[in-house]
Amino acid sequence: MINISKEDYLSEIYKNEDANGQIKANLIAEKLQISNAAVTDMLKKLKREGNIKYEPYRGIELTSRGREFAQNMVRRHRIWEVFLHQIVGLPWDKVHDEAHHLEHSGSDELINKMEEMLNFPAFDPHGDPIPSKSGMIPKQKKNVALTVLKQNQKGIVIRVNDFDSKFLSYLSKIGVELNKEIEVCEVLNFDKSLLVKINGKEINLSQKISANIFVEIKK
Amino acid sequence: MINISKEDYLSEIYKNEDANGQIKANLIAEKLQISNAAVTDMLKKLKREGNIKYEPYRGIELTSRGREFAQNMVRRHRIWEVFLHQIVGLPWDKVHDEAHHLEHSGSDELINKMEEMLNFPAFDPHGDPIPSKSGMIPKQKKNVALTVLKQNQKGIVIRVNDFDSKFLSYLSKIGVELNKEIEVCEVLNFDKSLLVKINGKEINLSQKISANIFVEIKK
DNA sequence: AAATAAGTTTAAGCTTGCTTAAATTTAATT
DNA sequence: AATTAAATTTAAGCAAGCTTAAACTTATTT
Repeated sequence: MINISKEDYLSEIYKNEDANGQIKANLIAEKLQISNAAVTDMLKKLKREGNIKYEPYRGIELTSRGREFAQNMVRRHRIWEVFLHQIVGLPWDKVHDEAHHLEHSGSDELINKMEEMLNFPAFDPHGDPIPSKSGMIPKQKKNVALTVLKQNQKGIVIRVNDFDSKFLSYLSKIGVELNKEIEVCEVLNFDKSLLVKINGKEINLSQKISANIFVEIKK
Repeated sequence: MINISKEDYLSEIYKNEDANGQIKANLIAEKLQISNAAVTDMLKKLKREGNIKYEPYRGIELTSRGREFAQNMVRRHRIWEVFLHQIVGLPWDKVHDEAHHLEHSGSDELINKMEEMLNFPAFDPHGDPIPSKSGMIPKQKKNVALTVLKQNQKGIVIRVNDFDSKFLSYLSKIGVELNKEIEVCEVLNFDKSLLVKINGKEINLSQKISANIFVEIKK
């Protein structure tokens, strides 16, 4: 019934739905790197099976059944991430890709056992919340992209986007990690890049980099 | 090129080849629970890709390339088993099924890291040898099926077959585990069952059970 | 050696998940 | 409101991995 492919569709919908819980077919296609036509095909199947609400040319949204399923996939992914990071000792920038494969294998019982072993972590190594077995989602601290900060403001890293391992390994290299303090020394209007201080060292971050780092603004 | 399906075919061939390194197509079909016709199809592909030697109606055998690949799959499976058992604390009878799914995910680097963490185990929780990264296979102690023992002989459990989780959980329940001593008290000719002593307790084992337990005969 | 049985392959067809190209619908712009 | 652009769907087709049924080879038995 549900297979790897559908698991990917459903979690991608879940992760990319907008504020109203809606998502465009195009976006799914882009995220999954497949054609729009393939997405249309699959949407019909997902609808038929009661996982999404969907009318041709109209918006797409998860049913409660689909949401529950997708959320469990995200949960599985993130528990694998924490496990690989903390228990196996895999570096920050490697866990996402490994977890992306592992999330489709291993029973829910295994996931629960790992979660218990990890003492029920609330966030994964990139700061994303881990839904509980019962479907509760830990509340994150209020945070904004680093680009939002003005000169001389300081922030604590709450979350980073995890879709590119090169990006993550670069962050590791320059010392960015969760809960680390970053101070914005200067905003360069020329290219919107930032001169920031991390671990006492000044570094220039491109706009693209800083847009993917989320911090709690320090008063 | 290689996918889950082919991974299953190759490791099944590897695990079931006979003394001459040959295997029958029928046996593959039976082990994978698919039709003979499907096997023929796949054999052609595996041949085309240089993983097996195969001529229609003739025997099937792994090429060195196919063997290397298959052996690595077995390695992956068994390292997952040890890991799940020792690190995650999964019981004996659960690790095989979980590992069967996990063996297809996770990079070789992850497997190597887990192996290192486990201090390079030589055998999996059922006593099967774990091929090393370089392809060496640990030598097992000489062993025979429990059915081979005569009255009053004792054996040390070296290996058990792992294809049925019910069988394994039954073994756990009656106290059979690796390195455990089993004494044959009586051989019942009526049904070839054995009356054995484990942990000081006498238990009757059917022929089918004892044929799947392998022991080193104690002098 | 012929007949039978066992094992294997071929043939035809199905489903899944994808593709490209064309058609259609909806949204945005003038 | 008509036109254009963007998004989506339909249509036709492909590869993979399976199915059943029929045909064929090889091995075994008489």
